[in-house]
Amino acid sequence: MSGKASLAELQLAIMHVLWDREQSTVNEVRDELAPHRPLAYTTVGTMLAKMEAAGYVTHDTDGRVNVYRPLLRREDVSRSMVTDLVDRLFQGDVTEMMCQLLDGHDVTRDELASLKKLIRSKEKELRDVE
Amino acid sequence: MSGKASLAELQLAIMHVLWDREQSTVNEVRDELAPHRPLAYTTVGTMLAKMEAAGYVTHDTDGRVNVYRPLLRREDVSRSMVTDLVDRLFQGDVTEMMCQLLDGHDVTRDELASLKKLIRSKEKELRDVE
DNA sequence: TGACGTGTCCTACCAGAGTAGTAGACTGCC
DNA sequence: GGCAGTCTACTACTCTGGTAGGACACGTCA
Repeated sequence: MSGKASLAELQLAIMHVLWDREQSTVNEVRDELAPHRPLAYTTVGTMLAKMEAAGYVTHDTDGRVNVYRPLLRREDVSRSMVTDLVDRLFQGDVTEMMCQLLDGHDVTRDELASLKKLIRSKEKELRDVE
Repeated sequence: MSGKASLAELQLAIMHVLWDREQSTVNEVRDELAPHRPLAYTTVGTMLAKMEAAGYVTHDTDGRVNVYRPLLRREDVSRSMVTDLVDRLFQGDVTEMMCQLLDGHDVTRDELASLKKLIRSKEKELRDVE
């Protein structure tokens, strides 16, 4: 049911690693994070354990190392976090959010083009439904 | 720049009250929040004090009551929080975010129309610049 | 066979958000 | 003059996220 899956900073970064690699050991996660965010091995391990307790990930044991897998789906987390922000910032008004997105950033011509395409296909979808 | 103004849940709700009313006493904020979120008077007062310490709001004293005013601008907070989420969720890819918004919500025909208008004006803007 | 490296687990600690109780100052009314 | 109500200031506590140290287990290799 969409779930109130609002992940914090580091948790989200870890999930990204897991989503990209499908599964990872603590060390793999740590290495992946290291360039932007050097962390102690134990920090990553602890976080992963907390995330497992929260039901975000699970693990199997391969020999004596833990191999973690994501339990949440990328799209679900994205959707719920985006929805959450739209609600909190714009009382659920998606158009307002779009305005903010377009006004607050340098959007290229190409991006605008692909957005138009997106909207057109969305319109088509709406038409087909009825 | 842009400031790392990422406000938490309650803080944002309080800012909304302050933005809407321009300025408010503790009691006014509390009353405004009450329907969705009944809180003790002292809770709101404490939060406002913390937010003042963080530089989000300021206050004047009217007689013996504190009248709080927002120091952050609504648009700045929106922009920085939206940017933040786009970065964290989609590595800064605004188009990806748009997809998520359009796919994850029921968008009406009218909304699509106003979005198209928005995009057109944005294109015009781009053209005018060069 | 014992030192070393690598891994997990447990524990601890700090910061910030959120929540609220209590104390003390002040106002106003009977 | 004293009591009730209102307001601020201070204090405290709980949760969660983030960070990491230390103890302990185990495989390996000189």
